[in-house]
Amino acid sequence: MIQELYHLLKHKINLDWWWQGSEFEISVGALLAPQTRWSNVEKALNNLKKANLLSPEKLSSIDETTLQELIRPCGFYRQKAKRLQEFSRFYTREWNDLKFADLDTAREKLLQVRGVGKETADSILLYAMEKPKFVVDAYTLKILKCLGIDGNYDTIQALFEKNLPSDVKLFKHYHALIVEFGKRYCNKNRCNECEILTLKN
DNA sequence: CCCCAGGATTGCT
DNA sequence: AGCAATCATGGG
Repeated sequence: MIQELYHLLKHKINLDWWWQGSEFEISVGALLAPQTRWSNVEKALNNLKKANLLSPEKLSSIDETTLQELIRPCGFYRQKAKRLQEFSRFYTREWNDLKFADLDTAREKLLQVRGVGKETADSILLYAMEKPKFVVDAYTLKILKCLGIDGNYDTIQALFEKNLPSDVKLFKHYHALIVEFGKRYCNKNRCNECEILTLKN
């Protein structure tokens, strides 16, 4: 079922983009992304790039109000400014050790940073650190619910990881496909395409 | 004008 | 343990 969904989406969706940049840049994107459109995250990232501030050293030392203004277009800019600075200090302190730590330890460390919840932590693990952790998001839960499988973040994540080979590239591609599919076809109120998915099984 | 986006935290029950 | 309120800008 999990495998079949992958091949179904792979046929239906073609991706033109997905998370690129340095490890730090990808992490910053993950911290800015919650509950905001990616186009707005890009505006914030571009502001930081143009100001030449997209490094852990500069972000941790920059004035908080200045940082707020730069990332304003992505929303929640007050909390996100604080989170970026705390994460930047965390990054300088622990990133290198984290890359050699085992996956569960690295995840625990990331979750201790304020503003880093499960999805953000797993996004950083998978896309920035290239560790085999499957990222679950709202669309994942919604699509599986349409297919008759109800669950929360942890149970659904376990389901994917149990039914897939532990392959970073596959995890990245699958999650990206889910998000692209969700953006197009899953809304709060209606979910027309999920009927098509069920028919195929 | 209304709804919501690639969530996380806090506080209440 | 699960639920609601809160955060805030920009797009459809």
